[in-house]
Parts: sequence; C-alpha cells; structure tokens
Amino acid sequence: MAELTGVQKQYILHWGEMGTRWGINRTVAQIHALLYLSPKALPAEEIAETLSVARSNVSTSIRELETWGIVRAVHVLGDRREHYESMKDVWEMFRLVIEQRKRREIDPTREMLRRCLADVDPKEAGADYTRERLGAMAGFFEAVTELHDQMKQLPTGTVRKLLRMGTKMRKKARRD
Amino acid sequence: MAELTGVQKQYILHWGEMGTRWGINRTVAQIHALLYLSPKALPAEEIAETLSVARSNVSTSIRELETWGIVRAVHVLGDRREHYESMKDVWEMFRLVIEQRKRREIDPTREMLRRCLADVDPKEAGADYTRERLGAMAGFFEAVTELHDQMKQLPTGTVRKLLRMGTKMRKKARRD
DNA sequence: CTGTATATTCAGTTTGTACTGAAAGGACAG
DNA sequence: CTGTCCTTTCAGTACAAACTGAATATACAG
Repeated sequence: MAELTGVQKQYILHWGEMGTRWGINRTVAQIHALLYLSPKALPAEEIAETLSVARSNVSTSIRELETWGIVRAVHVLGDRREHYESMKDVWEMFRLVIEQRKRREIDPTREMLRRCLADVDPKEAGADYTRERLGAMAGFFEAVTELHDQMKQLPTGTVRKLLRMGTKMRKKARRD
Repeated sequence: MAELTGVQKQYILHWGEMGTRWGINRTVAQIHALLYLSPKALPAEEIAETLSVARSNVSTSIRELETWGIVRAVHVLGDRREHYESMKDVWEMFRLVIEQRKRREIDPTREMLRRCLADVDPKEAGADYTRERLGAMAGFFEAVTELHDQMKQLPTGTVRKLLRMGTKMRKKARRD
C-alpha cells in the first residue's frame, strides 16, 4: 500500500471531498477510504506517509473513526504497532453512521422543537402561527425518527423487499 | 419581526448549528429559519438587522436558498424592495433539498465508482480485492438511488403506509 | 434624463477548523 | 530498571470559508 494506484487515489480524493460536504473532516474521510480499500490493516505511520499528513493528525482522525465504530485497531504478530482496519460491510457502516448522526443531530433537534413548542408565549402576537410552524417541523422529525427505527431493525434484505413493494404501489397508484 | 421572541431565537440558533453540521452555511440556515417562522415575507434589510449580519451577506445567502428552491422573492404593493418568503411545506422542502444533494453528491459518487471500476488495472496486485470493495460500495449507492427514486414519486401519505407495513413485517419476523 | 432606492459584486479581512511538530505519556523487551 | 518504540496531547500556525463594507450595477419614479 506504500504507493497508491490511480484508482485508489481517485477514490480517496473523492471520498475526502464528499466528507467535507457532509460535515466530516477531509482527512478523516480520506483515511477511511484508504483503509476501506486496503486488504490488510495499516499502521498509523504508513497511513500518514501514504496520505502525506502528520502522524499526529492520523492519530486523532483514527480516534474519530473508532468512535463511529467503523474502524478498529488490530494487532499483528511480531509488531508492536497498532494496525487499523475498516469495517467492510458497507450497509452496516452506513447504518452505524446514520444511527449516530441521528443521535447527535436529529434527537437534539426534536428536543429543541418540543422545548420551543412548550415555551411559546400565548400572549405573544402570532403565537398560533409560530406553534403551527414548529408543530409541522416537529411532525416531520418524528416521522424521520419513526422511519429510522424501522430501518434499524430490518435486515438488509427486507429493505430491498420494501423497495420493490413501493414500486408496485406506485404503479398501482398511477393506474387508478 | 423586528425583535425576536425567545422561541424564535432558540429555533434560529439551533437551525444554524444544524446547518453547519450538514455542510450548510450557518447564516444561510439561520435566514431560512427566520423566514420559515415569519408569517410574512421579509425584505433583505430587515433580515440583516434581525440576524446582525451584513446586508451583502444576506444577498448571497438568499441567492443560495433560492437555488435550493425553498425561498422565493415576492413583491409587496407600494414597496420597491424584494421581500423573501420560505416554503412552508416541510416535507416538500426536505424533498427538494434531498433531491438536489443527491444530484450534487450521490450521482457524482456513483459515476466516480463506475469510472474506478472500469479503470482497475487487472495486472495490478490486488486488483480483484479492489474491484470487490468498489463493487460493494457501488451497490450501496445504486440501492440508495433506487430508494430515492421510489420516495420521490410516492405521495407523502404512502410513505407513512410503508412505515406501518414495515412495523408489521418486523413484528412478524420477530414471532417467526 | 436625473436622482434615489435597492441589489449585487468583489477585494480585503476575520474567524474557526484543521493541521503540524515538539513534548509528554505509555508499553514493553532486554 | 532502562532504553526504545509507539501513541497521544497540545500550543502554535496555516488555511479555507465566511463575512464585511465600499464600489458598482440595476430599476424606476419624477
């Protein structure tokens, strides 16, 4: 893995770009991309060299990937260094990330909306309007939460079944 | 709307924070929050004052919201200024944003993956492994695209029906 | 036309996040 | 223990994105 192939380079750079667009640090995303493509676990130093970033930067980035649960340290016989490897199951990887982003971002937003709804001062002008808007937004987030809870518990295969079912319902609706 | 109520402040600040976490400019998100809560369309200057940002900043931010299609300019009789209002249908708003983020981010990633798969050099060591990993990732993105296409064409009510159906299937699966 | 009100553009500045390298902190072989 | 190898922490720096305000463009009333 010392030298990257053209394809690897392309994938890693793109993945880094995607990361930034979704609020994920570029280097963190690049390291993940590198590990995902790597057939064997890599030591931090090799990651740093391959991506041309500081060793310490790799350390913190790896830590973040570990908190997501999509990268873990493994030990190689006869080597004192930690080697890092990425989870390879793509669906599971995204499930983990989505679950955590929901916890970190969706859930607090739901709470904020509830708090706001409770705090609307009825004496304030336009209180009804504010409640209406906040309520609509809250409803949406509740639905998203419901959807997520479903997905979380469905095995991958069932998601695919639902996809097919959706197709049928859509076709039927069009005929009606 | 000159002075914000406590609830409005809370909502706008939180929404700005959420924006940044998803790669959306804080001010852009705040302006959207303000317009979403506002019962009437607001002129740029009032937005700037209310949020304490430069008039020019509002101009560019509004432009971005317009490209998303979730804010539009309206005219008020006897006023030369443009007034801006947010779409109020939350589901439609998110549908628009998701559709465009898919176009800007998911689609290019799919293309990148296809290109990579085509470019894998069979002579290179580990070519099979690389293809396997790229293929798995590509499969995921294809599924996401499929899911999106379904959602896009389903009326909101049908999404809810699917949610309920999922619940039943899950309960059944648990019994089995 | 001219003058005024409004909107946009853009060069320069600010700000916050990411990154580096040096120092400190572990772990372990000998 | 001691020295070596590796990891983590952190203060300072670099950099990119966001923001400002002045200059410019545009629209329109008179």
